[in-house]
Amino acid sequence: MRSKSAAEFEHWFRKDVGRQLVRVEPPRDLAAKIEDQLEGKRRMRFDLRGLTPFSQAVLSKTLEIPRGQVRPYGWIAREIGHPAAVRAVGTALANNPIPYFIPCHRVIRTDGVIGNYGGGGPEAKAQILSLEGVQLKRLQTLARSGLRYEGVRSTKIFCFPTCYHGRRVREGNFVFFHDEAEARAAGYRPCKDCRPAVA
DNA sequence: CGTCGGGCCTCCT
DNA sequence: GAGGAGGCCCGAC
Repeated sequence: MRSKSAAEFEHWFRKDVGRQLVRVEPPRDLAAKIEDQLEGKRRMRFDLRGLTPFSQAVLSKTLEIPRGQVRPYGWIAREIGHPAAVRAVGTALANNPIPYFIPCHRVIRTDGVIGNYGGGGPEAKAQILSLEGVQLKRLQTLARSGLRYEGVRSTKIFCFPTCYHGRRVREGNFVFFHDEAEARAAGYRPCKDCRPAVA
């Protein structure tokens, strides 16, 4: 079930876009497009040139996070070449001109906490992630134990817990790690898709 | 657990 | 312009 109707999203979307330096195209059939976007069938195109290069990089990178998955703020920072600018990433996402469409809700804290969210608070963020299929319970359980990565015994590859490579793995075939060093020490290498660490 | 300071990009004096 | 405050954070105590 869905927390908001497409009509509600459309209203919010128009309001939000209206005060930002961002163009979205095309504006026609917006309700249908929002519907598709929510279903994961479509990826709209955005013109983000009104934003700073840093913000553009953050938002573009955020677009790469697949539906049903999450990444930490620090991952964005590292991926765009500003590994120390973690907090600035949060600032850039807080100013995300197109929430939902640029899925800043898929960026959560390294320690597993859901993190803050402008469009309705952490509760809304959690709700959206659930709709997208993220196993929040499992994520939080791991996080509470300080386990950030999951490795697959057969492949000796470690991933972020929501990486799709683990989608068919039986829970018993996972091995969990606190950090990169621990994973490597166990003979695991980082996944090339979710990139939990630099190869 | 909590708190602290580092770090860094933006925006606003 | 320079300077400071603050923000969807992070790691270490």
